[in-house]
Amino acid sequence: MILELQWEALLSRAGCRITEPRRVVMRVLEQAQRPLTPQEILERGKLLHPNLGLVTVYRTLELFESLDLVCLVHREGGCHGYLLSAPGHRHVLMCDSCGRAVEFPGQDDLAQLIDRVQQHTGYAVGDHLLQLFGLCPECQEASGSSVP
Amino acid sequence: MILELQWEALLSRAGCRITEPRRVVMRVLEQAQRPLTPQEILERGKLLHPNLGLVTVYRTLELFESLDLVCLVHREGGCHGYLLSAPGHRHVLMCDSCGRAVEFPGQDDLAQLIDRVQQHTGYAVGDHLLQLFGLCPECQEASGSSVP
DNA sequence: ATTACTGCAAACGTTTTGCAATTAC
DNA sequence: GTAATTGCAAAACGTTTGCAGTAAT
Repeated sequence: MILELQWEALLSRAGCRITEPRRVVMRVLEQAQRPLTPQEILERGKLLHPNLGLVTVYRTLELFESLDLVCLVHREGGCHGYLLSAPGHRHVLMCDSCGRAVEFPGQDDLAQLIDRVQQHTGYAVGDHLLQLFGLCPECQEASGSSVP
Repeated sequence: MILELQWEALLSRAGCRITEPRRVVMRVLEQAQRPLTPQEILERGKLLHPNLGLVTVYRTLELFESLDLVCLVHREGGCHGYLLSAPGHRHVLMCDSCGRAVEFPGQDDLAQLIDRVQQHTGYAVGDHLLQLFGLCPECQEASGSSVP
């Protein structure tokens, strides 16, 4: 609820309009809780708003990303998806099995590592990209009982 | 030199042939020392081997990646490139200004962080993707003297 | 001589652009 | 009423596939 108000206020403040397609994309991302490709967002969005267009999905994601409402998740394979993101929490932990993703802070631990790397390499580290992959609690149970 | 012998031996052992296009792609990556897109590799490679084809670049990169000779570097923007990689060292530190990239190990520091995240979330973390971005020593000097 | 490899052309999927109609403000 | 936004069609882009010719072993 709080989130719903927040993003609408953010858009308004940025001089953007609250439209049905934007509401639909936001609702799809809220319900998914895992990274979705623009195609996937379109498919799910069409169920709520049948004449939603793919171009609008792309433009909405671009807008949401510029407002930090959404973040891009990378995989080794190169495929990537968009995930709803609480601002400030920039690291993603994603389940390899069901795709569910959660975010975690972890600034402090990383600061240590970054310090060490800076000393060893002479680089001045600014930004970083950290994403973890594994099994969520539900999928651990599932694989534990069905595939022992 | 040692690297040169190493990759040729690796290919032979895998039942692959040492061909001119593959030598060219390897030389281009060696000389670049920063992530290059397939297009960029083609352009530079054509200078050494004019009738090099883009398809061959893709297939060569696919092969090199499967042998861990090369790794894929992601950027927030979504663009990505291929970087020559010493096997085992899986983390990339790339200069925002000149693009030069180095690799660093950092397994221990990360293990601590991963432990903490596992306890907090209940996820069983397997793989991870960590990439740092900043300024290399040369670009720090350059920006320090020209743009104070 | 055998068979992996190359390069072209063409297919393919994803992302971007131009524009007239629509809709939020 | 005004201006941002939408959705379509089409263009642009990056990547993959099929296949006949070439080259490494």
